[in-house]
Amino acid sequence: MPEGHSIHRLSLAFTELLHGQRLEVTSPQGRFAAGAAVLDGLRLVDTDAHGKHLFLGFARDLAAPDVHWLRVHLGLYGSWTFDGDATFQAPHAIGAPRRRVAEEETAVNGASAVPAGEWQAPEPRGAVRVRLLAEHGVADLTGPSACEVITAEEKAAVHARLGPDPLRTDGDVAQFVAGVRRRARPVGELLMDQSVIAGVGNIYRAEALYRERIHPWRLGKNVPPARLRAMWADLEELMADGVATGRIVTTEEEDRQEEDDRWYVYHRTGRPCLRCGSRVVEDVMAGRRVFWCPREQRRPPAAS
DNA sequence: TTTCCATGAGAAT
DNA sequence: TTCTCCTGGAAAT
Repeated sequence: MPEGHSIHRLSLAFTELLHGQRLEVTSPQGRFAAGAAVLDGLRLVDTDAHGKHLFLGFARDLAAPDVHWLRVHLGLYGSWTFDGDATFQAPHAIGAPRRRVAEEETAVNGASAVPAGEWQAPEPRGAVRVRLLAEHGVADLTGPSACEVITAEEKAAVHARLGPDPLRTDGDVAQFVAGVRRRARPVGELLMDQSVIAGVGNIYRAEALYRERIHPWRLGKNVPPARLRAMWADLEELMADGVATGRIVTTEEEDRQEEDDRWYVYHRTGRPCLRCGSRVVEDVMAGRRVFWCPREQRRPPAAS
């Protein structure tokens, strides 16, 4: 469920909390026992994020040439949960939007008041695929759709098949525009294609289309390049805000009628559009629900 | 207690 | 296009 902003936020969190530290790597659940054995006792020497993929680099020391990369994709349900002593300042949990946990990211975790030296790692909660244990804290991973140890070459191959990421400094808007314009597929479908644009998920998809007034079924090749460039710039801002806050908020303040009006159309079927009052509608596109305002986002003429 | 559903994506048909 | 996998909270029974 987490979209790209959560992954970049995680990347930052791992850097801040664990960079350079030697980690005890285990798989309490057992399903990652072999991979954990490879990483156990190494140091976290690098972190990276591209789209919804998180990469944690492990090596003997910071200068070691051979880095083992842990690639994690949270899929629909994965999440990381942190715990630690007073020196281990981390969001309580990041990942899947458990209503209480990830979305609000309650500032301080329960153990953060524990003085350094008195903290002990809690028992793993649920099916923990990987536990990264350091002196002052722990990170537990549950429910990932991908969790594997790969080489630098294999990591490069992952980057190669992913499209530009609005949150990365190497994100290339021209590549995004070309990727959409090249295809005779609905633009709403292309926004979910990680080879076209990496990191966008169902919420950012629906909201970006709304904010740019584009009907989800409009064909990519028929969306003017200027509109796509504007959408990219919009996503850069929206997603950066998501990284900073840990929440997806796409509504402008003047459009919020209630405190929790975070989105314009996502999961608002049947409710009035915050700008025009029309009822928001939904349909299924490539197996995922897609939402839009039938007035703000006009269905294009046939075959466009 | 069971079923449903979710901010995903790869494989199978 | 449909199936499948991973988890856990909410909704339905």
